[in-house]
Amino acid sequence: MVQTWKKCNENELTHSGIHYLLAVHTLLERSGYARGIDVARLLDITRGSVSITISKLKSKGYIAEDMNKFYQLTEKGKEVVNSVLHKRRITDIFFKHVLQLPDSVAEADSCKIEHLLSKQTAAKLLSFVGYFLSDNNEATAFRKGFEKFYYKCQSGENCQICDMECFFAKHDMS
Amino acid sequence: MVQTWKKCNENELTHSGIHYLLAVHTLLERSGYARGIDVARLLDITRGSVSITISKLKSKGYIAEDMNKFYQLTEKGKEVVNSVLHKRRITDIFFKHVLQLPDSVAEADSCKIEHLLSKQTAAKLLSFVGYFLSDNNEATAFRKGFEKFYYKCQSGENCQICDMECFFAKHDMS
DNA sequence: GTATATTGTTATATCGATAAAACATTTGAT
DNA sequence: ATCAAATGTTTTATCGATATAACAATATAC
Repeated sequence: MVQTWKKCNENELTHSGIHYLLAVHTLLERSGYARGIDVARLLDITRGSVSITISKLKSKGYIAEDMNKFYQLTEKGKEVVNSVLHKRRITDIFFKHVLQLPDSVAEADSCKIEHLLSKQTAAKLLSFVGYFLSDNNEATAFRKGFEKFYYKCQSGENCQICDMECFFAKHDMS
Repeated sequence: MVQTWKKCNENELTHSGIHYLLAVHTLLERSGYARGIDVARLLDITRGSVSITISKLKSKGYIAEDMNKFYQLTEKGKEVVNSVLHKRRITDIFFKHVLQLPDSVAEADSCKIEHLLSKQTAAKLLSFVGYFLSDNNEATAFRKGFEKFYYKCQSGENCQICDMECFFAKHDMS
C-alpha cells in the first residue's frame, strides 16, 4: 500500500503533458494544424506556458514541428494519444453503460483516471465490457438482474464486501 | 473532454496530501501514535517535507496534535481517510475478482485511482461488485461465461466497442 | 545533569505547472 | 514595403512537493 506511493508518481509523462498531446491531436483532427496559440486556447492556458511545455515534449520526442513550426505528433506521441484515448473510451463506456452513471459523472471520472490505468487493466476492462454488453444469454440475464439490484451495506455492521465499516452506508449518495 | 481538464485538478486535497493522511491513519492503527519522523519513514521522504506538509494539513483542519505534539486525525481527516480506503478497497476487489488481474497490477492501479473516483462512481461500483460476486443464478452464470470469454478487436478493423482503430489489437498485453 | 542522539523546524534550492508581462518574430492588410 | 495585429519566446514570479542542510528543541543514556 505505502510502497506503491512513490512509484505511483513516476511517469515519463505528467498528466499535464498528456493533455498537451491530446490537445495537439484534437487540433490536428479538427483543423489539420496545431499552433501554440491553438493549444493555449483549447486548454485555457497562456501562450507562454504552452511554449515551455511543448518544447519539453519536443525534446522528449513526443512532438515535432513541420516547416512552418506547426506541431506534429511523432510516432511516440501518437502512441500515447492512442493509448489514452482508448482507455478513456473504455472507462467511459464502463461508467455509462455498465455502472449506469450519469454522463457528467462518467466523463469527469474517465478524464481523471484515463491515463493512469495500466495496459493490462484497460485490456481486461475492454474484455469485460465486451462480454457484459454482448448478446449472450448470461450477459442479458445479468444486466436485467443488475438493474433491479442495489447493494447497500447494513448500517452499523461491517460491509460484506469491503470488510470494514461502510462509508457509503453513512452518506447520502445523491 | 477538454473542458473537464482544468476541473480535473481542482481538489481541496492533493494526492500527496491524501497520502499523508493515510500514513497518519496507518501509524495510528499500527502503533497508536504518529510523529513526523514516523510519517517520513513510512512515506520515504524527509522530516522537513513532512513538517511543511503536515502544517498545511493542520491549518486546513485535517490533522490535529495532542499534548505531546503527536498527530491525530480530525473528524474531517478521518472522513477523507475512510472515503479513500473504501474506494481503494472497492477498486481493488473489482480489479482482482471481477477483472481477475494479478494482485500487483490491481494494487498499483487501485493506488493510482482510489482518491480520484467520485462518491457516486464508487457507490455504483460497490453495488456492481456486490451483484457480480453474489450467489444469484444470473451472476454465477455470468461469471462462468466471462471466464471463457476473451474480447479481441479484429486487427485492422474498428473496434466494435470503442469505435476506433483498436490500440490493444496491435499491442502485446502480456 | 550533562553529553549525545533523535526529532522537529526553518531556510534555501529544484522541478513542474502555471501566469503575467516584456520582448521578438511573423503574418496580414493596405 | 510599412505598420499593426497576431503569435511565439523569455523573464520573473507563484505554488506545491520535495530535498539538503543548518539550526532548535527534546529525549535518552550514562
